[in-house]
Amino acid sequence: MTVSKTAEKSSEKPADAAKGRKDAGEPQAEALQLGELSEQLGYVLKRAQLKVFENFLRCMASLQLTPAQFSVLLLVEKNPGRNQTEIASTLGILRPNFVAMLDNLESRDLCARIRSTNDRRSHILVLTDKGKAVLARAKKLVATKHEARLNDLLGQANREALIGMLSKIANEF
Amino acid sequence: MTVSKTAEKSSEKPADAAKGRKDAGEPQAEALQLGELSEQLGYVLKRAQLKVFENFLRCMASLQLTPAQFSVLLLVEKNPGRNQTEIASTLGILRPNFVAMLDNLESRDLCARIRSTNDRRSHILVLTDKGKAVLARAKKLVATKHEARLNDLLGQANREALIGMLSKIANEF
DNA sequence: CGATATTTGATATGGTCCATAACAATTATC
DNA sequence: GATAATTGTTATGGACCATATCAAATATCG
Repeated sequence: MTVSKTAEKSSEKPADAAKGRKDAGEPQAEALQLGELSEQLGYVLKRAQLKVFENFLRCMASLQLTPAQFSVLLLVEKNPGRNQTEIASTLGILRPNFVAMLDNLESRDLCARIRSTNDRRSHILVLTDKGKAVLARAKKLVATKHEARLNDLLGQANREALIGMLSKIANEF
Repeated sequence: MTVSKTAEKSSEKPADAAKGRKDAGEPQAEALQLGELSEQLGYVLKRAQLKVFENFLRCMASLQLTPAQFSVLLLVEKNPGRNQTEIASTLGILRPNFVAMLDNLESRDLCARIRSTNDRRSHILVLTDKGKAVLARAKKLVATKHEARLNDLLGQANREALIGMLSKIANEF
């Protein structure tokens, strides 16, 4: 747990608190022992998640999409005509916090709120043409720059196994 | 991404936004399609991480230890005599944010800051006797209630493979 | 029908965590 | 011995999360 987020600038680079050298000249305090920490599920899970998000943001820099925004666009595309409550709750976002998020996407003309004719309380969500185009580009970036990197690192089979196990944890733990 | 934290109370239970029934009587809008989202590494990683932390907190309720606090105690035990900067940076915690965390642990008499005689700027960190005792109990709880659950869910071999892959991501991604 | 309850989107607000700047005390460097 | 660097700390702002509350619209039920 307890790892930084951005890591774009100085931050802290956990694993090598005492620089990444092997045995340079200066005395230099030796590295700390992680011990049982490196076997702790939560610890390594959090670390991995931060790294993945960080990489995601880098890949998406040109489109300025966060993981959360990307997930909203994906879900709206797959389920057009749903209202805010449905989209938000499916993603585990609380309705109050979803408002500002939609304000952002809508101000960038990526999606739109449409007053429902059936139930004039609710806002139907749809992707704009620009939203569809941006999402298409985002998908390509994710596939070629982000997910592909996992394959390089773990191999196709392991990558699928990993996703499967994480899904199981997310759903059944 | 974008999933809640506590999940103790109402929150949002992502997967079943429309309740967990199969096909009850009422019309009831059908569930949303996750689509490609369920294959997104970041999405499933974040989901899993939240679930694991949530479970960790439940297991530790009697000791009132968060994942971050647990990691600090583990690291201080394994590396006694180190100062705040060393412990914090190894965990990826920024020094300013580590102060309040230590204030908490110290006020509960779990660890202590000792002014170093070599360098009177730095505070050497050590576990108190109570801290050692609490950490020992915490380890048992984690092993029997937390990590054991992963074995039940994935099996020993898969659990180890998972930790290995996550470590690889955390270190090499 | 009409009173009451529920739902939807929204606002306000507080908590937690993360990040940066700046400071005093101490130590290192030159 | 003057200057720079380090350590712990404070102050502060941002991002994200959670709760209470509201008005408008709808549902429910007597």
